[in-house]
Order: sequence, then structure tokens, then C-alpha cells
Amino acid sequence: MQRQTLQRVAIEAAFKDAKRPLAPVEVLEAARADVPTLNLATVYRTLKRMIQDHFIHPVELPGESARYELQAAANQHHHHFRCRKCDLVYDLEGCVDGLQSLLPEGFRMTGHDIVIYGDCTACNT
Amino acid sequence: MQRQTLQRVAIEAAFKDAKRPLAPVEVLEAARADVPTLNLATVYRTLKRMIQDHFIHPVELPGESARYELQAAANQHHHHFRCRKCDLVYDLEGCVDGLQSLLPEGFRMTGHDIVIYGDCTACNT
DNA sequence: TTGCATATGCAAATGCTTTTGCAATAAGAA
DNA sequence: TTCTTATTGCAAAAGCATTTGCATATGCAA
Repeated sequence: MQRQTLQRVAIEAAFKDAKRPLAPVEVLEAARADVPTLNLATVYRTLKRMIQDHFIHPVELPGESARYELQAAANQHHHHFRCRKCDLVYDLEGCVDGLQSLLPEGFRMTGHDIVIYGDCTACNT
Repeated sequence: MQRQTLQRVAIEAAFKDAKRPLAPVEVLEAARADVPTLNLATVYRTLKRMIQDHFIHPVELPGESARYELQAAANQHHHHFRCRKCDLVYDLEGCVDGLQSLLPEGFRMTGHDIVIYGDCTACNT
């Protein structure tokens, strides 16, 4: 059976606190606040496990390696904002209309991704 | 000065014929129709050169390595369609309204990417 | 407490995509 | 045609993110 280890608890906490998609290294840094000896290999093993358990969900942005966010967040349709100054990624609520109309004749849409780039509040100030 | 080699000409032709973003390996395969000895290293060297020369432009999609398309295509704002069956990427003309309204207070938008997933005409038939 | 299977840390190994060194080729100016 | 030098092909090397082997440490059921 699965064990409740300090590192797993720390990683779960990192996601719950962040409220935004985290890269593996970001998870490592955040969780090391609780468990300083935490290792990146452990982060990866735990991420894989949490994906299987549907606790987290991968978030892919163009040209970057995967980040992960709580499955709870992924359950409601949303998109992402990527700050060009601090490189953090935020969730955006809602969606837009009119995507369907971009399709040429004969193409069928089954999904879509939207990423907005710019400066976040923190960097804007 | 820059030389007009068979391989460079073949690679240019590949882009002009394709009318869609090509991955380096796709470029290799297409251009080998003209120059069978063409090597992937040469493709990469040529891509790098063509980017400097503003002849092509990188296209990044979530979770995938870069494709490239003619700068001419990139000059007019557009987005991409990715077929989940054949994995080809197509250009989509036009855009949508309302992106601005997805932003939280204090966030500023400087750019955006939209990717639509689904089945292309060829795969739909 | 004890026993043991799961989880961890560390370092080495993968699996890609992309780059580079080098000797051989081949543009294209003279 | 000849000569110079940019370009090519090939194979090896880099750079990444991610995974794995293994000995040690640690949950947790008994």
C-alpha cells in the first residue's frame, strides 16, 4: 500500500499552496521548505504517482517542459497565463467563443488550448 | 558569402510546397525527394541559417519540439490546428475576440497562442 | 517493538532533440 | 579551368528533462 511520507505530504502541500501550475523544480524548491533533503528524483516519482492517482494533471505550454496542477483545478475548463517577466504560469477562468469558426471546411474540433502572454500583477507594479 | 546549394534549394522548396509548419525530420524527408543524401545535421544547420535570414520562423506547440514555417506565413497573425490522427499541423486564418476579458485585474496581455486539436479533412474522410 | 515492504537519496543512465569536429565536396569568383 | 572557402555527411558529443539501480532509511501492520 501507499505510504504517507513527509516528502509526499510536502509535495501535496506545495500544490495546494501554489494554486497554479508548477514545474518539477518549482515543486522541489517549494517542498524543500518542509523537507530540506527532498530530492528531484523523488519529486518525479511522486509526480508520476500523483498523476496515476488523479491528484494532479500535466499542463503543457508551447516550447516548455511540463508543469503540473491539481486535478481539481483541471476539472473546470480553463486556460493559462504566462508572465514574460517572472516566468510564472497562472490559471485563467473562462473561455472564448468563435473558435469553431476558425476551422477550414472538413476539419473537426475536439479540443483547444489558449495561452496568454504578458506581465502579471506582481511584475506590473 | 552564402552559397546556393542543392540541399538549401531543396529545403526551401519543402517549405514552399508544404504550406504548413514542418518539423526538422519532416523537412528532411520532404527534401530528400530532391537530394537523397541530405543529412539531418545539414537540415538543422540550414534551419538555423534560414531563421537568421528571416526566411522561416519557429512554431511551438504544447509538449512538442519546434516546427518551422515560412516567415511570410508568420507575418500575418494566425494560429494552428493539430490533427490528433495524423499529427500534422495546419495554419488557421483569423483570430477570436474576448481574450482580454480572461485576464484578472492587473494583468497585461502582450501576446497569445491558440491551438485547436481535432481531425483534419484528410483523416475525417 | 519488531519485521518488512515501500519510499528515499544519490549517482549513473536514458531518451530525445540539437550541435559540433573534421575530412571530403562542391559553389562560384577569377 | 583553377582555386578558395563555404557547405556537406558522418559520427560523436552536448544539453535537456526524466528515469532507474541500489543500498539505506522509514512508514506502519502485527
